[in-house]
Amino acid sequence: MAATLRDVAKLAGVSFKTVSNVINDYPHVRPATREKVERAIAELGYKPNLNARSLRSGRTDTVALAVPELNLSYFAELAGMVIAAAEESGLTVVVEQTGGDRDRELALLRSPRLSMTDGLILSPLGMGQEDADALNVPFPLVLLGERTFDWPCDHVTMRNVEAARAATEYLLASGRRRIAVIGEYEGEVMGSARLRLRGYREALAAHDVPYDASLVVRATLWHRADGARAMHELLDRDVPFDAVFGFNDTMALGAMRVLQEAGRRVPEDVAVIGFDDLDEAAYSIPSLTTVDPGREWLARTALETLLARIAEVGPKEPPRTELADYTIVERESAPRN
Amino acid sequence: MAATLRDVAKLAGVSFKTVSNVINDYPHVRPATREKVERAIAELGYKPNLNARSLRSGRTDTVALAVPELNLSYFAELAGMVIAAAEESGLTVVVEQTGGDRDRELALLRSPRLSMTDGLILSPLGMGQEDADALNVPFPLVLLGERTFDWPCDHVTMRNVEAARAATEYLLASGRRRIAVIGEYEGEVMGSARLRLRGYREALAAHDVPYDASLVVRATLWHRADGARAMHELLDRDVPFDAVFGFNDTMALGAMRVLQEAGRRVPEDVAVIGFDDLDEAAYSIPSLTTVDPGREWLARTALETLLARIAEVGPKEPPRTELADYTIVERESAPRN
DNA sequence: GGACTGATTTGCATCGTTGTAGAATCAGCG
DNA sequence: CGCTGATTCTACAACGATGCAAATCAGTCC
Repeated sequence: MAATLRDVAKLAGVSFKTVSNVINDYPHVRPATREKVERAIAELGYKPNLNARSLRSGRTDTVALAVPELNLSYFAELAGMVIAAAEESGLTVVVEQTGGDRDRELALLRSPRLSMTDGLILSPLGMGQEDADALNVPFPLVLLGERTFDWPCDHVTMRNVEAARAATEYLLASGRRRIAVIGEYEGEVMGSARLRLRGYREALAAHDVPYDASLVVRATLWHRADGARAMHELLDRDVPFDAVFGFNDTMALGAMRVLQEAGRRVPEDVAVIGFDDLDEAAYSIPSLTTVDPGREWLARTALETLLARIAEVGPKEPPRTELADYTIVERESAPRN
Repeated sequence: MAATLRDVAKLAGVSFKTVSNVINDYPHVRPATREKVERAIAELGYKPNLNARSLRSGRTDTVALAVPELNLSYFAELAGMVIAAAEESGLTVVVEQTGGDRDRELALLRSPRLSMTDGLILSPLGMGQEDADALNVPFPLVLLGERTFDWPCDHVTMRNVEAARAATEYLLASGRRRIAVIGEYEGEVMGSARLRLRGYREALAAHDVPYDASLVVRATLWHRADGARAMHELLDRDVPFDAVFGFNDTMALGAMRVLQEAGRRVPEDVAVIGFDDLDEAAYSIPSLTTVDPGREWLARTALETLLARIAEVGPKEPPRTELADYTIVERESAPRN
């Protein structure tokens, strides 16, 4: 069995409460006592039982992070950033995968597993505005990555509409007029797909380019294979297009692959722009022009916001919305002109 | 405050222990009582405090998973698989990143954070045989992904040597003779780099192809950029080569990118083979021939082995070694002939 | 020397749960 | 109607830590 406070106390010849005081840096401990206790701790290899500490103190120093799946590089990289930031604050992170499924997201919000954590950072995909009530939870909760409205919790998100509009305008500025879109998803109400589509349409409207629904291809999970499938579908439709806006990099890369197989040159025949600025976007052939939605900032800010909420005492502040700045990263798949 | 057993008990008009009995499916509870209690539970939205339960029972139903970083797709996908498998067993997973750093790996093994978990699955990169003692820990521990020898804990691993040998022989069989290698790393003693290099050399030896150190390029972290950098270095050396074996897919993809920039055609001038069978290997241009080391099996088996160890009572079984089967996935970057 | 003061140390209750053991209840039976 | 043995429920003591308040200690001052 692992050593406890009492074992250490016995060895050091003090009360177990004194050992606790030493561990918690209680100021009034005589140096000699402290040293004696520390020696005993070292000798027994004592480590505090964090479960017991949590039970007593109410703090677990653990947060939960729920993403659709780690299979998606965007979420994997995001999770990595959140975990790294948490580590800096001495926090542990439990990672949950929801599959982007509404029911699993809702189930997670009600799960007793969260009683092991101080709060949750949730990247919702399946939930819609009608689920706002479910977000009224008795623990700190931060939504990460979705722009929403009257939701009763903090959210840290990106400028989906503006960034998508900027991406589209970037393509328009380089002379493209038939811009296909991959990743539309009518199932969701206010998620990224809808918002990015809105940005796309705003850009078209601002430049008097007609919106053509036959250029819009649906994709739900935003995997690489979904991008490939969507591009096949687009090619099958046999409508002309000179650019593609993938709602994430992963799909854009899958689509680019299919485009090239079909003999279209990128960017000469078709310019391709993605969204996310994944690591690998810089290394594809051609490298992928994309939107950096400010991921690092998102990860850090989500954690900071959650920690602030956890530390909060007294009456609760109203929910906050934090918006990251985006930038367009120009690479080969869509040169500026 | 969240409801406790006592609150439920008061509402239901029974002792709090009876509520506990209901929750734990203790058989001798009258149906009427059970129903009364269940109604009270529902009314109060009672959820058990898992910390208290863990303190009392000694089980946390949480396991820790430590990987170098989620930034590396291989580990992200592996982590996703482990988490999904754990979810099926009702377990929560804490994810830690070690950066592949020996000190951080060792620190983790000594961390009190693990007292919140029932056991650890560790993907070590930095540790060497000299750290075997550190693996003698008082909790269930499974090493994932490294082939090691007399280490005092279970390990679930891949056939690094055989698979690397098979990959090399695949290239040899297709007529290549000057096969470069990316990812050698002399710093590690018995990790994947060394083992894959051994497989490579065995294959060369078996086919009377001389080993040429100038074809071997070092890379430590196995990121995409490391692969790109290694390929630049190789090109700078100005030695002839007709194939490249990347010790992981990520580097192979980074290297392939640089190769193509440099005007070498893949596979005509240079065949490329990777290792891991990442999702994206199927979608690069050209698609990447690679070795599937049996990842899904590795993830599931690592978890199963850990769970078996956790469930173990009485004297401990000797450490087990589980070996996954590999397969070579033929794609465009290195056709069979 | 004894009261007073502030610095150290300690004891006890408590967090919310489960295990053990025993008490209360009940049906069946002589 | 009391006895018996099974069923059902309850009381109490942990698990290992922390917070509070009280106890002890070492000096200081009169």
